[in-house]
Amino acid sequence: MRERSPLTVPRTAPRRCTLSVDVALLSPHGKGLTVLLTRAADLRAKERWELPWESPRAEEALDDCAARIARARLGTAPAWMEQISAFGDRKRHIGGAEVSVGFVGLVAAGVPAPVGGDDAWFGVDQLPLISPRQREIADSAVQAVRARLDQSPVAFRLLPATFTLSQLQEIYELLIGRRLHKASFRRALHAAWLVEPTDEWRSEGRGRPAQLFRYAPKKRRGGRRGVRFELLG
Amino acid sequence: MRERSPLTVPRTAPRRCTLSVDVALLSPHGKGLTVLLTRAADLRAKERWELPWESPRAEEALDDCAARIARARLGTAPAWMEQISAFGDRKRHIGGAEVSVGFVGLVAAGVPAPVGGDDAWFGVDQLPLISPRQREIADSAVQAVRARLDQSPVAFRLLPATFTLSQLQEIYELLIGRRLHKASFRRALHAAWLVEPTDEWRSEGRGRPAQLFRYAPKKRRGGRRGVRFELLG
DNA sequence: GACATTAGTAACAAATTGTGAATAATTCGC
DNA sequence: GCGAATTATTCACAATTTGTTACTAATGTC
Repeated sequence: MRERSPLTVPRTAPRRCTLSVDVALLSPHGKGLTVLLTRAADLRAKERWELPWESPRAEEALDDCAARIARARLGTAPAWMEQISAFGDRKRHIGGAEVSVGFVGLVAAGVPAPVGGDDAWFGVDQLPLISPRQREIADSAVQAVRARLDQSPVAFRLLPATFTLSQLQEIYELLIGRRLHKASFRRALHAAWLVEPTDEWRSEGRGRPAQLFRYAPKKRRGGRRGVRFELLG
Repeated sequence: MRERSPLTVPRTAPRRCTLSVDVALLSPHGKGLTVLLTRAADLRAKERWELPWESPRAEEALDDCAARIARARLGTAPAWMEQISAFGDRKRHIGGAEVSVGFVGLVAAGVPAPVGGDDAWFGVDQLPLISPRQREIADSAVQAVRARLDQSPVAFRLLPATFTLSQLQEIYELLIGRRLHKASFRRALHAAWLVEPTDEWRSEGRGRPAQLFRYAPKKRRGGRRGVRFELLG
């Protein structure tokens, strides 16, 4: 039936490749983002630090594997996590994996990594030496968050159930990596029907008290467009 | 030094997993998109058709593997190709791969699949039965193209070096999946400095001849925003 | 009470987008 | 040749969105 080139391997049995799942956990710290690194387990490796990684177990889904890796470091699930992509160029992975599937997770500020003293948060612009493959994953992680930011309510996951609009704006500024204009930000937020006010107010030291809001997305009326927070000057 | 849970496998050797690279080749046909399927090689499989797939060879990068798979079907490289993501949920893959890395490729209209008679183009809304994993990849492929459309000059790859603006608009409409307004489309195109006119004109049967343009992106002046073709009504 | 500080809004200019219609250059039918 | 049909290109203007400044409000500090 099928004419098959003699060079083509029959495709009934996929080859086995060494596979890792690597997780870049990002967390706000001050005005910037930090990423969680762990002391390298392989003492022969040139690098002293690595992104947390494991191989998926038999029958384990990639998402579940990433969640397990994150939980092992944090003791709890990250506020949000998503796959970045598969990395299978020839860049070296610290564990020698031929292919690595990268994930980004977001962790609310101030959650310390509780497991042992081998984990530390590094500013995304001040990473120590890590293997080239993991470096690429870490860099892609920040871009991935920014790309998803106006599609999915990522930012709200980093805040408590009720929050002030200033807090929300700070989170967005941190994730996008630049300042936003207050009036525009609020107008866009209002237009997108993402939040609703509660009747509580919080006063934090000086200045006028701020109203607390909660995340309460309304169904998009008439298929209106989403809000592109990235563009708000 | 490191306290290690007895449950944790030492992470110096990633496990081997069965891995496939699956390619969804998309091509315009009439007013819609079609995807290339191949007759299933595994005659025991429930499905008669499959997306072209292979396993990466030793040392082969994922991108290169995808390119090889595409070339084997088309005889030539697709106009554009990009990774979608890794698929490693428990959905069944026709080859039984634990993890599949999906790619989308775009192929100019009218390029037939030259290798044998075992390949066929199916409308993306009229796919025959394929394995659940591949079905997910095929569906993601269309979304991936749409998502990249206003970031990267995908559409130009499906046209010859010079083209009319009506041709270009048709491609965009096809990829986005809905009609665009003529004047808005041209205005946005102009604002983005993506094309420049040649001094040639083409008359195709009836109607006024159209000026030919070429793809000639100018450097973005002052960091202007890209054009969101998806939004043009 | 004057003032610094933070929150929330109003108002208006500037830019972008949505839309219909005018104008241009061709072929086709007669 | 002439008018209708067809396709291309541009214009014009309304509607909406965005950028910005400034104003009002409520609080703590001195």
